[in-house]
Amino acid sequence: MIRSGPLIYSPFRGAIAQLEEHLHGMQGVRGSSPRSSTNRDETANPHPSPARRGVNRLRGTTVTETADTRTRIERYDPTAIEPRWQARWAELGLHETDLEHDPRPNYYLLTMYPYPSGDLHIGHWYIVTPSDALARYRRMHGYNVFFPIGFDAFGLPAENAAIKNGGHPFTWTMTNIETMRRQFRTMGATFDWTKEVVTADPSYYRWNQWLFLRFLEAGLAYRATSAVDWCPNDGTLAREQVEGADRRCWRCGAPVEKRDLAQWFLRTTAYADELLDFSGIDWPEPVKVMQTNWIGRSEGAEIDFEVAPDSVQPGGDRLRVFTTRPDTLFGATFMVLAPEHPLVAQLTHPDRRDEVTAYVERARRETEIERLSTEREKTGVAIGAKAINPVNGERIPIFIADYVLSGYGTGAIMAVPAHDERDFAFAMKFGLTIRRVVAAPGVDAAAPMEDAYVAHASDEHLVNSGRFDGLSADAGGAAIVAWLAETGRAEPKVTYRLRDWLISRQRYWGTPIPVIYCERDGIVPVPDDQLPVLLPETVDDAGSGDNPLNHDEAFLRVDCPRCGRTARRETDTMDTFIDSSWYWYRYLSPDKADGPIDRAMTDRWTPVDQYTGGAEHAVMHLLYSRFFTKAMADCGLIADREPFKRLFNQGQILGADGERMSKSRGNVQDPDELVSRYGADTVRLFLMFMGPWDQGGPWSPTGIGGVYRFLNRVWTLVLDPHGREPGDPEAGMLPAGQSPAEARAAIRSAAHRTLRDVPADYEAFRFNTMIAKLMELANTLFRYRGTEIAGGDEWNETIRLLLTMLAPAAPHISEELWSRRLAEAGEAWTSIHAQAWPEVDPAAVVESTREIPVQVNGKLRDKVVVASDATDAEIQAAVLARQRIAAILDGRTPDRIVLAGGGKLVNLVVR
RNA sequence: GCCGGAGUGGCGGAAUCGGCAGACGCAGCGGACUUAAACUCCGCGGCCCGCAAGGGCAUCCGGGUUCGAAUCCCGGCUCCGGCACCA
Repeated sequence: MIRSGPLIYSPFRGAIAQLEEHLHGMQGVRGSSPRSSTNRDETANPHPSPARRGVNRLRGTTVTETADTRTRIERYDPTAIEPRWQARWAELGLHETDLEHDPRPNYYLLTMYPYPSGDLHIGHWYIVTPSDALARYRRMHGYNVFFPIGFDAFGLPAENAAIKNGGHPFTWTMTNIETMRRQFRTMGATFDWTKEVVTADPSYYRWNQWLFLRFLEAGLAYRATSAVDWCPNDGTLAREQVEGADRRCWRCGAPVEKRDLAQWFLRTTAYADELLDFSGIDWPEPVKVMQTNWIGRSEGAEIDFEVAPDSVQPGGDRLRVFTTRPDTLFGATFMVLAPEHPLVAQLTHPDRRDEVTAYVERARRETEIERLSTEREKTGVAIGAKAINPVNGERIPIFIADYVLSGYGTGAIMAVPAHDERDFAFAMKFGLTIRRVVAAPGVDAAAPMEDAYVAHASDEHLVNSGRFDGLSADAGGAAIVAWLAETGRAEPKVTYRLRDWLISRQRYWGTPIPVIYCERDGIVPVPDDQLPVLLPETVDDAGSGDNPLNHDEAFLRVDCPRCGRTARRETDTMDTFIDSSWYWYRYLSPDKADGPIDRAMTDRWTPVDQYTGGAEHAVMHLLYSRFFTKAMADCGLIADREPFKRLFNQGQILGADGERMSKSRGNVQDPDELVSRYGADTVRLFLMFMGPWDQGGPWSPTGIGGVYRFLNRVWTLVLDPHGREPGDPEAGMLPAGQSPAEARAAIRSAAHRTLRDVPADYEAFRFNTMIAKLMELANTLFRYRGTEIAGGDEWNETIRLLLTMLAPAAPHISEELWSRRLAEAGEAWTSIHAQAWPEVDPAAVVESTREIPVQVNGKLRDKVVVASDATDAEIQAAVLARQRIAAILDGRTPDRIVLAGGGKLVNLVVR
């Protein structure tokens, strides 16, 4: 915490006591107590040791004397400067946003809140400090910026650490949070800590429960039996904790199995179509593509096949399939049901029963990796019944096979081996009929096929399809569906890959799902006035891997809110992605005790203007958040239907080995050493300078010295403009041929051209090129150090612009140098971070001449200097007057003279 | 396999409405300062030939469009991320 106040290392009991107070309008686990700071430092002068004296004494000194300059001017010492300014900013409450009364336009800047793993590594700096630069940049542009932070405090690591070390997840988590608050402070980040949110705090998670109950009322939450991912060592896993193509546990690497459990779901699929609509939000294209693919909308048709009557089956049962290729219906030569299909038992012929049962059992037991491997040979068994193909009346065999998934479409398919690779492989293995029904021009409809023909080109046509022969595939498919629809045997249908969100977790350290199971009343929601359902203080893990809530009688036993009889609580907790699906709304009113959000605040501040975070959350957090926003809107809680107007995905800093940073890999980079050696400003700047922010990359501190040198040069320029370097033979002299007036115009022009270009870089998150431009400006200025124009009006203006532009990225040194200049000028101190962004002087950026590159046949051969307002004819004349050009032309006349881009370049085309 | 993104000096990376390739920085080399070293400062710096002036070759590879291509088009290769029998 930046604010003073007691640090919280509370044991769990303390937090419960605090919760009691909190619910009565007091305070939560958030550390500050009370929020408004009292012990402010009354120091008027923010910089105790200005270097004014030294600077003045150096004015007008000789070269020989300045040989000592390097040792005489005060050194740039970030470790002395940075904590002082951090404390000062905190004292002044510079970053506490007035959410209600500030007249300036609002700007909500959000960065994904961290998991409190206990240590800020360089990756956290990479995520946070550029966002902070952006926050500061926006403030200088007159916005009332809200830049909050909090902690994603529920989750497995805390629980596992507690099991391993015998502590409590709460203690582990809160200790880590306290450490991280302290570490965050060293970045100089301008978070508004007074709005901090900690999701493991009952004052937060009670509203998870409240929202869940609203969703339940709205039919957006429901309970169903489903197969969940199960790791033999670690128990249940969230979907995102199952990694890679081979479906392994993220912690132990064991193959993940499925287990059938009664689970709670949120109806994300209800919003499938709306989630595909990204109009009105400015998000990176790759994220939109990933979400679109994840939702996986498929247009097609559902078609009913009747079960054929035989000695066992009465016939007439309908098997419904989903297909995207109704045009291939005449080629459907068998059917396949998922092993879990509900009609399997009923349709299986007694002679086949043993084999079918064995196959179903085996499919149940198999790990998902085995079952879903596309490499594996197709397996399946015939169930001994037949179905009737509705278009041609053929009796076709019915199989079960695990390549058909029960959770997608209807869990049954019509198999068209001629035009589907999977069906083709299955037909080859079981010797089934393969009939071509779609052919490209010139293809023999009767020829045997060696591979499935799956292309879907515009010039193909139907064959072997009765009266539909000759139609194009698209028209034929539509015609077949329309024909069957007349008798109710088919209908157009859209199917999605997206599933409903399974939120139940068999874990202790999460939000208890607020329902009660009563023998008489069934599922009974916990009444609002009995929220929150608190986690019990004592945890008895015993390393069983089972959820300890299952063994906590005090937690389990509860009176049914309806009938009063003894009932049983739900022991599953919520997926922690619930916590992160609405936290930015809570930031706006973190203490609100009578509801999750303050509608007046959300109306004023959301959607979030700019969200930044990693692309790894593309189809999890970012999709859930969109769902939550829409669901909350439909419950009448907020007006938004999208949470984040603009999204930027920063890249990820990898370990030096190119792998993801993690404690287990031992490749975590600790920024503390770099900070103590170079200062936070240098580390901030270096992370921004490394490359494009969305790129990330392996960590290497090589080159940080260059950024440090740059800041030192800025330091020198401000404190010692008249100093001369003995190593520079031209020190103190203007560039050859340049008058003082020209020199003054040159630095001013450089400053204003930089000022013209830098904002576009900030706006587009191109911090690397932004810093390069500031370096160029500093280099330009350095060339004039010690000359007669140093320290003049233009010089001072340039320094002012340089510091202002640098302030968002390197806030401490900018503030320090700014304050020293004010002190030297005898002016009252105001923070550089409260300055208005300067205006470009258009007159300063125009130049009287320009240099035009000259090509001959596309090769650069010469350059010519012309007046900047020269006409095309004048440019052409100047080019042809050049001796070098004449020599290259060697008497030839150019066939064509291209004056490109309004005279940006000249190209002479000859022969 | 499908879907996205990217390939530029020794290194990180600039330049993408087609118009001076290599900004800025690192490493390197030369010099100044210093008793010396470090720090700092100045300069050089894609590759090849040449004492130089200059010339040739260069943005993953091969074609194409254009006065002109890192940039646009076609075909390939490599790397990174996502998905994983979704009918």
